[in-house]
Amino acid sequence: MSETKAPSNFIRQIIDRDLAEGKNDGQVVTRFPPEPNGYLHIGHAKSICLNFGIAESYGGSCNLRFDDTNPEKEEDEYIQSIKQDVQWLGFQWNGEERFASNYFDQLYDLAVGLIQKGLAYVDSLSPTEIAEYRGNFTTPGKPSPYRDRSVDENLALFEQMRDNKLDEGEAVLRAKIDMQSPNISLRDPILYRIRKKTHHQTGDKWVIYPMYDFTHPLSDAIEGITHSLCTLEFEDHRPFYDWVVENTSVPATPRQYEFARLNLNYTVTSKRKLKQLVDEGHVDGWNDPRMPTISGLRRRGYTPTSIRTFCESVGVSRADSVVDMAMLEAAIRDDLNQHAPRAMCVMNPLKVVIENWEAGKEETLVAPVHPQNESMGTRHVPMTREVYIDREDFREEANKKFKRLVLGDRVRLRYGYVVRATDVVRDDQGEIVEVRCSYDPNTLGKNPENADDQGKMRGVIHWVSADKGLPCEVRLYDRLFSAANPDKGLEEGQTFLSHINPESLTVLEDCWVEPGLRGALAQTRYQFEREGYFCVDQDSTDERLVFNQTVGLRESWPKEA
RNA sequence: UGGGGUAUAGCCAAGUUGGUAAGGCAGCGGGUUUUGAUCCCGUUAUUCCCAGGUUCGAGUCCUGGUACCCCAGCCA
Repeated sequence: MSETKAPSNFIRQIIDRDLAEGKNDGQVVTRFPPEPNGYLHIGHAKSICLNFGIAESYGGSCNLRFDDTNPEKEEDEYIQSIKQDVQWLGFQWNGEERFASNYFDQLYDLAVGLIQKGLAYVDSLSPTEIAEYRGNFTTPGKPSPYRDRSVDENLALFEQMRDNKLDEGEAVLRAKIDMQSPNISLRDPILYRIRKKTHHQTGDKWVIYPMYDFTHPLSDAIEGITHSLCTLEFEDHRPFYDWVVENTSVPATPRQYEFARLNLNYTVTSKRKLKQLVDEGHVDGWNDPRMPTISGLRRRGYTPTSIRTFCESVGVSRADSVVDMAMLEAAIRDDLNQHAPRAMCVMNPLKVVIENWEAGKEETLVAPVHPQNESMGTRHVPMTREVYIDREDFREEANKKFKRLVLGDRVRLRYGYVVRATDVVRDDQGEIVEVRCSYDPNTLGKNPENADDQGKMRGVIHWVSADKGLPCEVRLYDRLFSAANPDKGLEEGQTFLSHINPESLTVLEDCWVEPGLRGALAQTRYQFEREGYFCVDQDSTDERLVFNQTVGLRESWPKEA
C-alpha cells in the first residue's frame, strides 16, 4: 500500500503558507454552506470533499451550515436530504449543523452598527429604480436620493422595516460604498430586504432577511472559519466580503478563496436545471438513477468511495473545465471491480437445451464469489438440462473473432461444462427460439481433450438455469443528454431540454439471474459477469428483483467480429 | 463596452526560487486469464494560447496580442 500523498492544489498551498506564517493560531476551519433549495449533486460533492478533506488532513474541522437567507426557495425536505447525502459520503461535520438563520439577531445588530457608523442607509427607491441607478458595465452608478439620510432617520426606518411597518419592495438597507466602482458588486450592495414569508427555521419572527453577501462573511467570522472556499462566480464579491468583516465587530478574519466549479459532460449540474427536470417530469425524481445528484448516483449504485476518489482525481484549480464522464465511470468501476460479488444474469434470454443431459437432473456447480479474492468465498450455481444464454452470445455462423457460441462449435458455460451447438429451433416467423446443444461431461474444471479437432472452443459465456433461475427486471441507463454540452448548439426556441436523450432508460422485463440472489436487499451491488455492475433498486420486492445498471464493463473487442 | 478571471496532450491536472514537461482518464500495441473484464508490460506534448524580447538556458521573467468564463437579482 503506497502512502496516499495529499494532492497538491493552490488552496492547500495557501493553507501551508498560512500555517508556516502562524496565522489563525495554526487552526484550519472550513465549512460546507449549501442553500437548502434543492438536492445535492456531483458538483457539491467536489466542494464537500474539498472542505471536509482539507479539514481532515490538517487536523481541523468543517462545519455544515445551511445558507438559509431566502425563505422563498427553501424547504425542510432539502435540509434532510443534504444531511443524509453528506453523511452517506462519509463525512461528519463539527458539532450540530448550523444555520445562517441562527445568527439573524447578531446580523441585525451588526447592521445597526453599520448604520451608526454611517456605512449603511435605508433606500426607498423601487426595485427598478435601484437597477437604473446602479448603472451598467460601461456607465457608473449614481447615488440614490436617499443615500444621505441621517443616522437617526436610517435607524428609525430600519426599525420600521424590521417591525413590519413597510411593504415588500418599499425599502432596503444598503451598504454605503461606491456607486462609481467598476466592480458592480460594490455599488452600494443591498444588505437587507423585506420578505413577508414564513421561514422554515425562524417562522414568522422576521419580515426582513439579510442578503447572502452580508450574511456569508459574518457567519464565517462568527463560526471562526479560517478558509472560506467558494466557486469562481463569487470572486467579484470578495472585496465586499472583506469590507463586511473589516467594518463590523466580529471575532475573526476569515478569508475567501475561489475554485472552479465542476462540470461534467453529457449532463447538467445546475440546481435550477435539475429542479426543472424533476418538476416537469423528465425524470423520476431527484433520485432518478440518471440524475447527477448524490441521491441519484446512490440509487444508481455508485459508492461513496468512488465519488470521493473521483473528486480527488479531478483536482482543484481555477480553470473552467468540463470533466469527461468516463472519469466518473472509471472511479466506480475501480471500486466495484475490487469489491462487488460476481453473479450471472441473462438479460435477453435464449433457451438452450442440452440434449444429452438427463431430464430432471440438477447439479450444483461451485463458483468463486470473486475471481481475484478468495476470502469472499464461493457460491453455488445450479445446472440443469435447460438454461438461458444471451441472444447476443449465439450466432449461426461467425468469423474467428466471435468468441461465443456458434452453430457447430463449442463454448464453455462459465463455471460449468463445454457445450456444442448442434441445432436450432425456429418459430413460425423463422426466428430462433431455442438452441440444441450437447455437453461434454469431462470438461468440468478442465479443457476438452480434443480441443483441435471438431472445431475449437471459442470462449466462455454466462448462463442461468431455466428451471432454477430467478426472473427479474433490469433497468439499463444511457446518458441523460445526447449532447456533450446540453447548453450549446441550441436553435431558436430550444433549451437544454431539447438535448434530452429519449433512450436514456431501457427496461428489460424478462431477465434471469442465478438463484443465489434471492432476497437481495436494495442497494446491494453485483458484477453481472461479462455485462457490468448492477445494484438492487428500491423498487425490488421479494417476488421480483429489480436491478439498476450502474455502469457497463469496459469493452474492447474487434469491431468486425 | 468597464471590472474580475483562466489558457500545459482528446479530457482533468502537477509543474513555487528560470535548469531541460508528473500523474489520472481516454486511446493504441503486447502478455496472462474459465468475464472480450481485471491484472501486467510498453506506447501517447522536442513542447506549454499566439508573437516578439531578456537569458548559457523560459511552461515559468518582460512586452504586445488572441480566445474563453464570470459580474448589471430586493437569488445563492
